[in-house]
Amino acid sequence: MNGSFSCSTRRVSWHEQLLRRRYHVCFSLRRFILLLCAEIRWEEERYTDGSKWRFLEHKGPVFAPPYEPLPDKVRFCYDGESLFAHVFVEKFAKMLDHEYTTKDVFRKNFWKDWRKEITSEEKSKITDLNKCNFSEMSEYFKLQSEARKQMSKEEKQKIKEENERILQEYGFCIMDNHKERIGNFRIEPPGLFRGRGDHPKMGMLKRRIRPEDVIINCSKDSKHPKPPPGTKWKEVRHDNKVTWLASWTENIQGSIKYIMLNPSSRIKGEKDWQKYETARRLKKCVDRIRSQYREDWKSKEMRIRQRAVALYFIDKLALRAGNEKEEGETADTVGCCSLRVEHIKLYSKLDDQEYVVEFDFLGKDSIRYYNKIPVEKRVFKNLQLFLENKQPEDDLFDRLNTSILNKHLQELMDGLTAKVFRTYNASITLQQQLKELSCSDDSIPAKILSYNRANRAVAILCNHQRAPPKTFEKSMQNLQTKIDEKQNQLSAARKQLKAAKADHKASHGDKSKKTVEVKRKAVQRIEEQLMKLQVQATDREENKQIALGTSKLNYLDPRISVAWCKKWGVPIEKIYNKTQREKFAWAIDMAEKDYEF
DNA sequence: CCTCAGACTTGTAGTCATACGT
DNA sequence: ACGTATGACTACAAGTCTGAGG
Repeated sequence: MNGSFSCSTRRVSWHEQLLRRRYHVCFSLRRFILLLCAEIRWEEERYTDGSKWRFLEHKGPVFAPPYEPLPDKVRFCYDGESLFAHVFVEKFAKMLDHEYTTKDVFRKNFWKDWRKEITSEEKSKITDLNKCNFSEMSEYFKLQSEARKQMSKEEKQKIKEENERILQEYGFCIMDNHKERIGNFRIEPPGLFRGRGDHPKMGMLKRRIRPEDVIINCSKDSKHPKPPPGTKWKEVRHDNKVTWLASWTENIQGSIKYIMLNPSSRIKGEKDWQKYETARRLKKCVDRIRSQYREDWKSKEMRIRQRAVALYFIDKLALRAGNEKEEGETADTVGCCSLRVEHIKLYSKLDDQEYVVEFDFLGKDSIRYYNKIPVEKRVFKNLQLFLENKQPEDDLFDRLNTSILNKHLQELMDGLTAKVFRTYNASITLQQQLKELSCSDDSIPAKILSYNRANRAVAILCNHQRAPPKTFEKSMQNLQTKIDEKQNQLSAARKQLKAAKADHKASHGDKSKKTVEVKRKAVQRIEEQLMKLQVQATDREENKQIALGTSKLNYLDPRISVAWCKKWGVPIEKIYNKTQREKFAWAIDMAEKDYEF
């Protein structure tokens, strides 16, 4: 382990590692070719055997604090009778303010699971959720949260210190000579599953995860994490083909949850870099692929036509692939390959446009995708063909799924999958927009506005929406008030300047000259402030229903942004906050001002 | 082939902490 | 110094994609 882990030392050594690794790969590549005369794919990987690390040591996860029963007097009412609560009742009571506790599915699932938890005596007594009154508990929780807000500085400080201590102890691991931050070292506490959209499992009980449920992954020669006293791990394994430190199976979907490293870690950063490199390779052959799928629209084979139209949508509209999902297990959402007849409408003429397709479906996280776009005639005719003799609930692309599509893509370019198109189109859009919008005469705030607009174009393309913030209208109003005030200030300042000038004209004194200068500066300052506020207002208004974060974090090659900052003299802090700078440290190190995606 | 577990990325909402104006 | 609005950060759900195994 190196002695120092300060940010800059780490970054430099990482960069060095990148360089060394290239050499290493080239070397082993040559050796492999000599030995095997085999076709080896050149990969940006640290180890050629697919292993992800050599040494991994950590302290294991932090478990949810044990359940502490409420004071005896805090109970819930059943049909007039006062009863003691349990963990899940508590959770239910805490959610009372949310709309979903009124939903049938939520209540039904909660009721079913809750009854499994209670004693037979309680079971015979409590027979109807609607007769339960949790309001007393709910009140108690509200009081508690008030009390927490009112805590003294010392108490708050103490909690903060304790959190920091836990972070220092459990929040880091050592992977191959580097101390790395762990992403989520705390195990999720028990609670009620919510899920998004119309989830059939909402309200079910998420059980507590115990050490006996947890698999630990670390290297053999490391100091193994200790389970809490009196407990055992489910298993300790030493699998260096994976990157996770601990895992367990969650009880709602039966899926596996992992503890992995923070995005600032080498292992995540490298993967991220690789992702953008793949997207850049797509850039080189996207024209070929596009003309290929346009050819395929004419194919005699239905499956090829479907594949080609689907790919066109993925490319043009940045749709997700759309894997099949198990019915009834999750909310009914779709992506490109899983689109159904009911999700599109065709208009040979709409307003003044020809061949318009209207999309209306729920995508990931049950976010609605709604879009009307004119398509080429051939696509339109194909879609009409795909719709023939089908019911609304039938698959639009009945001869296609993601694995067929991805297999095809793999043949077109090594490492190409459906999601690469999203990355590619997002990044190339940002680069294009930045070129178009940036203007050297602009002030820094105006440049940042341009950046945000470019970012926004991408977010719109990727359909990254958000619910308008609850306080949106009010905060807009506040900002407008500020702008008005500033404007008044400005005219006042201008008047003063004018007066000072007149004064100076009359007296020609040194003192009056100074006053003019002072007043001129004041006007300038206020003008600047006003401009800043106006830019802020524009930015906020345009951003009302758009979430920039996801694209910034997952789709935009950070080197584009870094290069843009360098080119236009915008400090990187204006674009990326601290966490983002840590995540994109590799790009901040690598990209020069002439970087091209 | 097909299915499904597994691993890893992407996504929004909500909570928390802090900067800001009063 | 205080309270609130805002951005940072966390939580954890929900996707994508691969590859093992029948």
